[in-house]
Amino acid sequence: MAEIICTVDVVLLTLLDGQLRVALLRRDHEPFPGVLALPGGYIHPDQDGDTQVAAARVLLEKTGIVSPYLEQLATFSGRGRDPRGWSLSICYYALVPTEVIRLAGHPEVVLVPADGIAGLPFDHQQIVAAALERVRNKSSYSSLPVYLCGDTFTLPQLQSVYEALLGEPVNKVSFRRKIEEFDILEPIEGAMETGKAHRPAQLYRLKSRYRNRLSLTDRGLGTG
Amino acid sequence: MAEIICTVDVVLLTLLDGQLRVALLRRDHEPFPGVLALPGGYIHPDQDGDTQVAAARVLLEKTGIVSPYLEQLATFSGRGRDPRGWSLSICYYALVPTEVIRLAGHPEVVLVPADGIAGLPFDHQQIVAAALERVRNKSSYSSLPVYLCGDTFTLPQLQSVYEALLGEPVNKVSFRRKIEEFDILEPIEGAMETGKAHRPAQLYRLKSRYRNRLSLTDRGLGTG
DNA sequence: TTACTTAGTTGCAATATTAAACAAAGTAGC
DNA sequence: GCTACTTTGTTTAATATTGCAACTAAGTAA
Repeated sequence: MAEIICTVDVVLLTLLDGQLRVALLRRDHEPFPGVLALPGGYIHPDQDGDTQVAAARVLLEKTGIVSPYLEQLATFSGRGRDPRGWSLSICYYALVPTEVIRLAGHPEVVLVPADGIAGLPFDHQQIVAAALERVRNKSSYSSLPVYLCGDTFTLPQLQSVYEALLGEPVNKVSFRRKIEEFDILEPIEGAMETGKAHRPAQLYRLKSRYRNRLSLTDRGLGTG
Repeated sequence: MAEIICTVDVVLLTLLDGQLRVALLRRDHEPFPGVLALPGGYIHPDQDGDTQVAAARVLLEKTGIVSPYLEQLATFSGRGRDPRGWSLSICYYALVPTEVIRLAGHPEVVLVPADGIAGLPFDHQQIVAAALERVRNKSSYSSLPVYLCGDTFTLPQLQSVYEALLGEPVNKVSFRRKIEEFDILEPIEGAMETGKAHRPAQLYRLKSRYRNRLSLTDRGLGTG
């Protein structure tokens, strides 16, 4: 019986210049050496507890990042996707603020606009498309986008993150109502966004029970 | 490097006596011979185009069923789940009307109530739980439950399927409005449900473009 | 023929969502 | 220091959606 190649791949997403971007790396091995691709690698049964751990390990090794949000996306498989043979990749996606990528100190990480991405090896384009669909879909009913913000942020900032993801303006009152009912944010006592020539905005952060969690319920934070 | 055991498992769901049930089979091999478990099996890279095809094949071989709806659920993995070693199972779920199971002619298929299921080997209990969560969640906004109905059905019948899945009564008017806006059903000209001591109900069927599809968009039929 | 039961529709009340207007709180320019 | 300007955050009004209850329709049973 033929061998099955078992790998994990991670779609690491971030928001830069109001644009959703995917973190890519130049491959240093065959196949497709030198080509930009998703961070990925073989599962190591001897060291990985499961594929989620494998994905976190691969992400850390290749980008230096530990993402609080890392969720399984889907498994892609088949004969055609890898020239080495019948393969299978359990794919995950992660959301982090851009600072996290910058501070991870891996300058070889390239942030490519997620929409209209092309030229990726294997079936990475499909994988990215699936991740985008999932993230945008979840953004329409959950608190997922907070993972693209830093530790503290204002509601207008968070709103603009939602708008960037959904690609359309969202109603201010409805937005605030929704966030309120998710009940995941708390205002930081007395902390305001300063320096702007207008009324300062309240700074918020995730409530403590939602911070630093490594993998959450399938429906994301909040009530979903 | 240790070997990875690659399998597929299928959570085949149906509605019997107003109860959601899972199709199980007694295992005939080690490990857990004689124990009721999900239909599953090894991926055959030489004959399976991908894992979806493998799942369809396994389902057909073990139950005689070809399910129009077969969707990837998630991949379960790790060292602990299979006594033979580090394993990984790409899991799918399928919905069929009970007649399809009966007509498939595999009397060894056992239909066990899905809620409170226990005593399953491997991590099959978690897999079933994940499938139930997915199906119930999707039922709340999509047309997924139509796959539990036969070729033709009345709106009150479909409504009771939704109610069985969601575990609560649904408003008749809202239900009909929602189905209308999915725009996936058509009344069968002049065909009524007869024999009952009350006004006969109109029979409906899926519009042709939604029939016999083997795998659909991630969000199910209709607008979702 | 009358009673009964469920199918399917209609109108209205309750609720939720969106839009518009307003008040609050800062900086910038003169 | 006063005025203009800008964005935050809230309040109020308009609109849309949902859910209930009543009603009509169409069959069988007695």
